[in-house]
Amino acid sequence: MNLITRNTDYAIRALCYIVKSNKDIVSVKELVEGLKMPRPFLRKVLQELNKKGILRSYKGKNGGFVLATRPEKIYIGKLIEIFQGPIKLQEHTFKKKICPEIKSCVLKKKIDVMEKYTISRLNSLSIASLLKTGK
Amino acid sequence: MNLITRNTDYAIRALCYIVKSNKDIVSVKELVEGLKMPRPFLRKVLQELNKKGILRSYKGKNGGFVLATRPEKIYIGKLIEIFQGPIKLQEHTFKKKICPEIKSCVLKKKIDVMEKYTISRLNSLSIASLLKTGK
DNA sequence: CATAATGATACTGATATGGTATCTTTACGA
DNA sequence: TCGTAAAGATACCATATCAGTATCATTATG
Repeated sequence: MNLITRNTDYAIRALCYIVKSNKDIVSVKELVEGLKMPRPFLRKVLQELNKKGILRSYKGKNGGFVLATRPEKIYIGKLIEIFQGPIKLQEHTFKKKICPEIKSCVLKKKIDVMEKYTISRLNSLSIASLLKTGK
Repeated sequence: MNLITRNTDYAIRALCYIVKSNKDIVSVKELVEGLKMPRPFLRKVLQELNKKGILRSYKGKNGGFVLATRPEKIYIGKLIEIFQGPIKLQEHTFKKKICPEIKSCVLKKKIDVMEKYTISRLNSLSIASLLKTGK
């Protein structure tokens, strides 16, 4: 099981790189070189971050990406949502096969508790705090 | 994301059913009728529970399955492990692509905390407690 | 206006999950 | 003792998701 998939992970790393670079604008080219990740995949990730207002993109020559949100306000939980949809530890809600047993409801409740805990932790963890602690 | 996959879920429901049935021995036939799940899949699940010592199987006419472990000692965490392998919220450890950034390590540590919490909760939740609370 | 950048989108391959099919083995009971 | 009803073992298939590629359109700079 993976709470964080590859594209979310790339997004996090790219954002950290951009923050640390202290540049006006960062191109995909530079990110690929600096982070050693597959270019087309990273491009998709960055495009998505642009659409969602985390980054701002500039087209054309000398174009690239700029942070559109302060790093203290970019939460890992938010990034996971962008790339993986709402955070949840159980998909039961969507499945037709709903267990009619009492037991299932109890289990669901128990997992809900873990889920809430996990979500609240992820939603209070920002890009900035990752960088700060790492220093 | 799903902490609990279908086969684990079936296992939990089957075990609950067996406990509640209060019978000497329960056949797949009865379980299929009682729980409305696909027979061949359920059989695989039960076979696995037998191999792992959670159930004891009896072959031949009037055969079936019997609990081999007390319901207070059957933990959801254990069942997840049987059907899905070690519980983890990140697979990083196995992937070649290890992020050399400090950031990644910090993130990993943060997720480790959530992981430990989740595991400890799952390992203290038993079939018996599911049934008890449900009453 | 050529070029270097991003935007958009369709496609591919690998893996995991959920489920089926089939054949073998075992033991009860008429 | 032998037919049958049970579980054991195993190989197979369908689908979804994840990871990644390829390609063409658009835009802005110099």
